[in-house]
Amino acid sequence: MQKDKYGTILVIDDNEAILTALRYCLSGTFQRIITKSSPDSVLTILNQEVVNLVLLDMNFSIGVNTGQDGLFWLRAIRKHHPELPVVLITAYADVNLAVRGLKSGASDFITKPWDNDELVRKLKDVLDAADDMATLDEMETDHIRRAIDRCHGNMKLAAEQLGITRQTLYNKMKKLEV
Amino acid sequence: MQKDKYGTILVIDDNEAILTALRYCLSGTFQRIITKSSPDSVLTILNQEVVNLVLLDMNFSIGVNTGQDGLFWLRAIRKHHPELPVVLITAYADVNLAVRGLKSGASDFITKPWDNDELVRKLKDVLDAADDMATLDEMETDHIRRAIDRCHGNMKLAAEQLGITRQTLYNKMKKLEV
DNA sequence: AAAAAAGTGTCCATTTTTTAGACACAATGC
DNA sequence: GCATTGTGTCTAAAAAATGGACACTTTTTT
Repeated sequence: MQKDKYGTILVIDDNEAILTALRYCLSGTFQRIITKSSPDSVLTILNQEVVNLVLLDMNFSIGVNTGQDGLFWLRAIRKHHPELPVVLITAYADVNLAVRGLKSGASDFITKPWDNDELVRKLKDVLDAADDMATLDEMETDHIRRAIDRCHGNMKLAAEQLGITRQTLYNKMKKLEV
Repeated sequence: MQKDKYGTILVIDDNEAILTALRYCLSGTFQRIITKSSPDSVLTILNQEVVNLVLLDMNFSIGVNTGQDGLFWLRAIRKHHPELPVVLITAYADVNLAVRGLKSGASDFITKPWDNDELVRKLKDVLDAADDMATLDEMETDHIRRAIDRCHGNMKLAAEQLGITRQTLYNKMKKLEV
């Protein structure tokens, strides 16, 4: 199911022209667009405003384009708001950087120049995915299944690693039909 | 803490020379190395053997290098063994492909030609990370925190989405010190 | 600004789940 | 072949979850 409007997006890029272009490109999709040319105040903003998605450029130090800045701020954001999706965007496309970004918790990785339609589609996908909030039981089932798999069927070990008794593990497996 | 030996690795690549090179490169790190030149039988193998890590090439159709084959098999493996780490490796480095691979559940994305030391280090990292099995309570705490964050503090909504009563949510928050 | 709606924090008694410990009986390892 | 480790099931006691209630506060609507 697609939504009409996708809430508030925070866009951070040190290039004003790009901020303008993004604002225009995203205006049809988001109810509210906050743009920032520096990531310094991002944590303050996130504590003051209700933001649903962050679109974060990766390079803010002139002449440096390793993406370290972006990774730093990505991690800072995700540390304080683990559920807030962050999409990275950079002109210096690099497989290694993309891998590190995603492993650090980014929801997607966009390269400049971007295609407007594709960008909007990706952002929508991210927000649609973020909406699926699994129930505690579903989460539990999943985790239990993984634990048993990881222990190659050794129930005692699995229960130990899960921090519950073996009997409780049997109970849950019956109840959750694992 | 580092382990001495890292169990069994399954390596899948259609180039025999690469398999030989990888076998040599990984022999010091893994107790057992299974090599396959085709991914067709991978699910059968995984049901028969205890495998701790899969290193999967992304292109198996001659002349086609979109990585679709790799993504297909990655998804097949992860569908049946969600806890088994899969590392992708490809000669056709492409940011988009890396993103899709990681979003499909790959643990890392290596480009050919690879650096032996770096490859071994990355594979070790993946296995060390896979070893951290969170306890059920830790998992729960995490999920609860996220739910509350996502509901911007609305406890009733958070409890609903978690599939528990509001009182139980309060209980858990007290017990888990959320 | 008043009324309606939604959310909060805390209580209760009842039902359900988890726990530690025990048991006889497979597997597995050396 | 014996020792260790794991399995599945059973208790009784402790702990947690449930639906429902309550007076109160905040938010939304009109």
